[in-house]
Amino acid sequence: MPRAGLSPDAVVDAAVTVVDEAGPAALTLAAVANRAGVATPSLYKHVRNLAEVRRLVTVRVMEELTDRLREAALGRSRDDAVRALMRAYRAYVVEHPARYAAMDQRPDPEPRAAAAADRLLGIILAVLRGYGLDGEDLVHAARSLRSAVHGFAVLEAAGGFGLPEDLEKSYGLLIAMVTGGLPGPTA
Amino acid sequence: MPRAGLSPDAVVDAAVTVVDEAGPAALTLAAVANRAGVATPSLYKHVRNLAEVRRLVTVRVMEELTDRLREAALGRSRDDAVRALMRAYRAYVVEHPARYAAMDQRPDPEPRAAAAADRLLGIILAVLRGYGLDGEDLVHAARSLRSAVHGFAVLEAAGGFGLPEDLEKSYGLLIAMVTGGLPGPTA
DNA sequence: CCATCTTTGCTAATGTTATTAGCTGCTCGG
DNA sequence: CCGAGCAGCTAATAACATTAGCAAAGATGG
Repeated sequence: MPRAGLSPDAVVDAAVTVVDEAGPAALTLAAVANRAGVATPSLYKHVRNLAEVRRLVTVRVMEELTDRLREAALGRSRDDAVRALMRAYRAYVVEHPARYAAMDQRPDPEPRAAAAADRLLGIILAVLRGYGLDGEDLVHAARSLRSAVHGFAVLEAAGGFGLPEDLEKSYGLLIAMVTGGLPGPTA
Repeated sequence: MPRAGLSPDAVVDAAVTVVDEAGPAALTLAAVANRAGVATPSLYKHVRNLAEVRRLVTVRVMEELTDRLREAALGRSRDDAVRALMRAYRAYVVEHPARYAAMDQRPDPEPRAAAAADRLLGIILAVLRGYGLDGEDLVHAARSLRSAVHGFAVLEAAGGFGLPEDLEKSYGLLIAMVTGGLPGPTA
């Protein structure tokens, strides 16, 4: 039998495709194996188990998101940077709602996962430091920003907002709330 | 054999207990049946399937949350009401993190579920109408409030915030962001 | 108080999935 | 060209959801 030339990355590729096409609940090893053109047990040569596939998908999403946010924030600062960050975040979620929903928010002690989460958080912290925030205030600001952005993302990705109109405007208000609550130029 | 005297409500009670004790992922019919002191297939006399159990748990959580929010907002208005609402929301999540995480945000066409979601949303809308908001502005404000509150709730319930200190203060900042973005007394 | 009818709970059986064990034949380094 | 290791396979086990069909508990009507 010709080898399929699988690799951990290829398994994650297949997993992400399954999620995109059929939603996070459809992420089973059977579905991934099928997508990869391989029998289910063969996956175990490349990943430890289903939990690891989920973890790797989360890492993948975090990395993609990190790249988008880094690019969006580049060359901007303060409210301008926050706006760009928040819009880039939502743009990613709108493009890949299922993928975002498949991301596990639970802190994962596994090194790769922890590092990916740190890098993602790092972008947010860097932007917020542009307001002169540090120490405890920086933590509070980062948590608030994450909450707003993630809350909207989860609700939108889950179709939790009844009326599909003006989501753009709703998000604009949320952005204004966040920037309005961060230290102003006079503070 | 003596009958167990089960009922749909009793099944949901068992399901909620399972979730509280072992997390949303542990919500299986086997676990619920075990908790209820009954064989797994017996549950099908009271609920259609696992999906319905999940739906009923969601409805239960929404109802509990609705009661809390209604009570919190009673006799208050504007920023005072929003603060009370947001604090009551978080208090519930802190008390029952797994239960909150088990709640499905996906809009459910099933009448009971839709009604529960409507009642919950109704409280938020009522509070926001106190700002003189209506029509489209009301929708934007409600979405922003929901995003903030739900985002913080999800992250906290999932243990997504690294440092467990000052969560109270972080939430205070988020509350300030929300109230600051709603029409002020002069608007 | 008995006969019956409905309902509730049970056991048995099927299908899906995750996971492990053990086999076989590519494929590459020597 | 050859052996070692690795990738993929089939077979087997266990947990779970779900369905079918049986049996007894409890209500109901005479």
